[in-house]
Amino acid sequence: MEIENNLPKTFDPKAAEDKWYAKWLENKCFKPRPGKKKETFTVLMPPPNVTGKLHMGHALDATTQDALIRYKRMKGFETLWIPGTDHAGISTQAVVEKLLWKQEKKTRHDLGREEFLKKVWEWKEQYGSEIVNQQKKMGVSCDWDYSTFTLDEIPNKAVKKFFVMLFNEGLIYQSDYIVNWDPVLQSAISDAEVEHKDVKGNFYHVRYKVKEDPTIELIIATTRPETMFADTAVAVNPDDERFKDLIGKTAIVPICNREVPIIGDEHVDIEKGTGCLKVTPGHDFNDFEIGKRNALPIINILNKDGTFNTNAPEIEGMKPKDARAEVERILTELDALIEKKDHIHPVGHGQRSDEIVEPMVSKQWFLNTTAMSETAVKAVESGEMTFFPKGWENTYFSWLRNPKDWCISRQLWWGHQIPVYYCRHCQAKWAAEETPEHCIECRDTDIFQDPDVLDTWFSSGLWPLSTLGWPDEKAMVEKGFDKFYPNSTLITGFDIIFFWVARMMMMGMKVTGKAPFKHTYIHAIVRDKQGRKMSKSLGNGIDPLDMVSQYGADAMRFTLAAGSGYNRDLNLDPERIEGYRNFVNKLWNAFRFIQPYLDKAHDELPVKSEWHLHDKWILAELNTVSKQMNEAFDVYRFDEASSAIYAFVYDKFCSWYIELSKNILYGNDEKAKMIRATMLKYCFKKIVNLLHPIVPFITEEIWSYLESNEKNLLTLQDYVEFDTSLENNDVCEMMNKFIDVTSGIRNIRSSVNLKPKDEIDVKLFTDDSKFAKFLFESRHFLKDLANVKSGTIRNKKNERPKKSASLATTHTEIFIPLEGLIDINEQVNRIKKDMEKTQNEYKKVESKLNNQNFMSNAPEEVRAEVQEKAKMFSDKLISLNQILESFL
RNA sequence: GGGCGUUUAGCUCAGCUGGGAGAGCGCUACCCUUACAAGGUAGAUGUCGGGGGUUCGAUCCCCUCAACGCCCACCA
Repeated sequence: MEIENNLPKTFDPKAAEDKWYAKWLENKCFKPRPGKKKETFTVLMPPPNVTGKLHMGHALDATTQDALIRYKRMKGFETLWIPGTDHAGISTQAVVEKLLWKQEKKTRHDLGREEFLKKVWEWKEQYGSEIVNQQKKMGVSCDWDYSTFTLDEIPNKAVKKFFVMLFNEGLIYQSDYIVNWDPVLQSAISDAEVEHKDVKGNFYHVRYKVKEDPTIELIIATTRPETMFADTAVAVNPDDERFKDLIGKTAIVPICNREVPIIGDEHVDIEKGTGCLKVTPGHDFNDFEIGKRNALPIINILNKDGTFNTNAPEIEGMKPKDARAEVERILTELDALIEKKDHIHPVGHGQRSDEIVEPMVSKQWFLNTTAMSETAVKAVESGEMTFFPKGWENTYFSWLRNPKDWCISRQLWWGHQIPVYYCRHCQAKWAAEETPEHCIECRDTDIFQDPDVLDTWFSSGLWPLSTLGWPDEKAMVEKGFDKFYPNSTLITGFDIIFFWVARMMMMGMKVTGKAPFKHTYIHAIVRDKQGRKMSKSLGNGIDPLDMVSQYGADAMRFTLAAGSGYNRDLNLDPERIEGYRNFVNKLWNAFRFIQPYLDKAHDELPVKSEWHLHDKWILAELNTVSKQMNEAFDVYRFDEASSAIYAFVYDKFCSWYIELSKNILYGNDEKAKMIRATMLKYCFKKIVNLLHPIVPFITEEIWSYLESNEKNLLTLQDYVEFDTSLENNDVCEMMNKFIDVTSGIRNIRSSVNLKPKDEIDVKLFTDDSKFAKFLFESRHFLKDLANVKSGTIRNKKNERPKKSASLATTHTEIFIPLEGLIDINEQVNRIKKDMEKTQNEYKKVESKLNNQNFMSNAPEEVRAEVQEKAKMFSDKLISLNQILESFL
């Protein structure tokens, strides 16, 4: 019989991707709709930078979030996945500044603030949505109507509202404080944005004279001699016997000959360096504290661009590196330099600029996070918010248990301008949500707004609130704030646990008293196959869109899901994507097989009494998979969900059930054909259903052939649930034995080089009467599976055929009479080898059974298991002996 | 310096509360068998990083050593 099939031999992802994404949007599938669960499930997408281009990290973010939200949607939750983009203050401003210089040879100062910001907005409108289109290619099912940009009206309001609130509480304050100054950005940055890197430098020992007693010299160790111009003291430990008499005297700083006090301070480590410390309160964090304790003056010797100012005349205008060389030269000339040694030490670098940051004192805005941190810690301790995997809470705690005031002002233009206003007339200073027209104190109109903008993370921290309309009451009602806040699960990478997760917790709880989400799932960081970070400089980046066009979005999604469990690295090899592309194609071809029989299939399953043993088996196995997948998704084990369905499709459904169906479908029993077609269709509906959260496109495509009503999209169906009535351990055990026997026969065939076309006669011996019956009922199938022409099934009391190719399983002996056609020695050796292996295994379990301690201590079920195993191995050994005897 | 983590087949990794070492890819042999060569069948491969301990029993728990990775702190 010739079966016609006009489906293409390989699945075409491109067509399905475009078609179904449009269909889902058209049918508003991604919008929240009440489901049978009567609960909401909300996910907030970490907003990518507007300057960004989709990379593998985004692809993983998108895959895990989309799989989760599709799963929950099918489970009957009212789901909402909120997308958005981040203005990314620093990097966006940098991109536009670069462009401006390239095109017009102008700096932002040439344009002025207003004109420059206009340019940035133009740029944002033109290129800012690139990444959104790329996300759509991956099939993300978020509600685009909720899409928010961090500089939209509502986030603006949120930022102002929060700022004013905390300003009025005194938690936001302005202060002259030592901050990390990034000379490239010419802005302060927060502690979190500083990365420490080991740098090769030098350790200088410098001679300081003591004014009161020219015979005494103090030797001071430093790595930064150029900051001597800002020294305002020399410090020793008050308990240091060597120096404590000098406290109160005066030291003379070389080069500038400044007279500075010698002070005692606990901070000085007697063991470290020379025990004498030059104190530079203007340019060192620790020295700043010493300065405060001892009321020392602060001298600033740096300009905003990191060059030295007039307070360091000998090196004015120089950059730190040149200045250091110059100071070294002068010190040598003055005979003040005693020693210079190589020294590797960590130096802070700006996360964005990668330039050495300079500690510098300047007037900045700070947020006191002490109380908010405590609340955020408690929320995790109490289980109001839980990390998956749990271990990440350590990272979270370590950050929040040592709260430091957060420097929130940045000397940039692109961002939320600080809503603080100053009066030139009476010097009043106040925060306001609305732009004021006159001074709140003296009502003079000569007022101006603070020129600085807020740290980008300030608005990101309010993201769970502002995306749902807060603080605009009308918007909150429209967007369903009360319904969707708190969110359900946040999915993100561990690199932003404190930048973002901790801040959202602090700020969300400050406003609402509730943690902004219940779970945080931390996924891995995608690396190349050797475990290296993907980076431009290494050239080892993999472009997700390339992968999508090469293998299809489904293949890439499956790969990322399969690689994503509780691990912290995901080393991605493009070959794996190819492997899963093959899986997607396998599914497609399995469908091609059943497609011609769909018109015979009914929509409802036949009554149970009409189910074939094989039907009972596949439904039981399918049921097990659904249980595994539900459980895995519920705890974010996307890897387990993926591998469960992968193994089922390959090893159960395709390899056995489809193969076992051919005999029936190619036969003449119309009723049996109808039942089998119905079963296959039913299974396939369940398979694509289970797979849909991971590979939405091919499953929706196949579903469209299985479901007559085209309005019933797969993405809106109920997810398959575990059903105890389908469990069937007996049939599964029988099938496993049947698979053992079939594989055994194939194994023998292969060992004697039988061609697939060679038909054989098989003699089976088993004492398992239940299995013998099963085997008998399935005997015709052995023709299709192993080209068995004829055979017998007997119990082991019967005599075995002589000199046959043979093999023993733990329950059945298999003989293929081929006298004269086989190499007897080879066969005997095969059996002996198997025997040796089996004997070893038997010995292992037997020694356990002979061990008094084991028998008295091991739990009952373990003993039973071992006993059963011993029986199986000994049965097999007896069988192997029988076979050997047949060769005598 | 403080903390976290990793070490299992050639590669990438899984192994949940201790009780037969697994998967994918790769590899070998044979096969274009009417769903699929992006395939099928069969097969090989591991002192579960080293050492010690607890236990009837350890890949799993404890101690210790080693290698690697990450985060935080620190420019004497």
